[in-house]
Amino acid sequence: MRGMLSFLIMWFLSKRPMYGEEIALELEKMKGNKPTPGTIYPALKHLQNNGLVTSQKDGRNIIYSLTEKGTTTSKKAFEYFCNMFEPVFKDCIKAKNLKKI
Amino acid sequence: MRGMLSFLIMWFLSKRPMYGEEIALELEKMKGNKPTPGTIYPALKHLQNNGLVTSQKDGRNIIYSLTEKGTTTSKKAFEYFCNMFEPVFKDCIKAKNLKKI
DNA sequence: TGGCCAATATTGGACGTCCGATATATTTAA
DNA sequence: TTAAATATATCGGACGTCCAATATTGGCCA
Repeated sequence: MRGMLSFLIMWFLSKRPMYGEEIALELEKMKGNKPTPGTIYPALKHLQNNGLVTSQKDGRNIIYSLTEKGTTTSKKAFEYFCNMFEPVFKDCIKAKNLKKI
Repeated sequence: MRGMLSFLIMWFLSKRPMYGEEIALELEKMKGNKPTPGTIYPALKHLQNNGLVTSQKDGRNIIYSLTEKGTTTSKKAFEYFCNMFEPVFKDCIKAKNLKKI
């Protein structure tokens, strides 16, 4: 369960490269509150140190994207996540269907 | 994202009361590895200290169950979890459907 | 050019997760 | 009645998440 933030960041980056603020805003959309720089940048740094993410300057922004290693790792983590939380997901779907009735 | 273990424990207990080892075995089924006592019991203690869980001796075992407060808290956490991870869940479903083809 | 602002980054501290090691109680089996 | 097995529990240390505060960089505009 540790590493959920890193997992989500990699999931975002698997969709498209993003710069730090974009990632923070995506997390805000998801969670309802925006992580502070002290949350997001250490996580990005950690991912870079492990060779999962690279960065590239673009004007004022620094665009982060998955490396090859990051892509395969993120796929594995995604599958693991799906399998692990499947029973909870099913419960979510059940709860939503009941609401619709 | 912090508190995922506590969330899962409360989700289990919302299904039925369980003793510590049962919880550990449920987590093993989910995650593939069984958390050690040093993981599970501090978490249970923490939930008890916050009045979310009560315990009750039953022979050799100690059965944990949600309090009233624990039940409402767990429901809220469950809804939060469902909403937060909905986009990821949808991706999971998509990935599984593609595999079936 | 100077000042503003958005984005990036670091620090320090708190907290929850996690394991390995160790300890203890109780129940079952030899 | 011991011995083994099961379940509970604590301790120490490492790690990842999180925020508030602070600092720095680079682009933009008055």
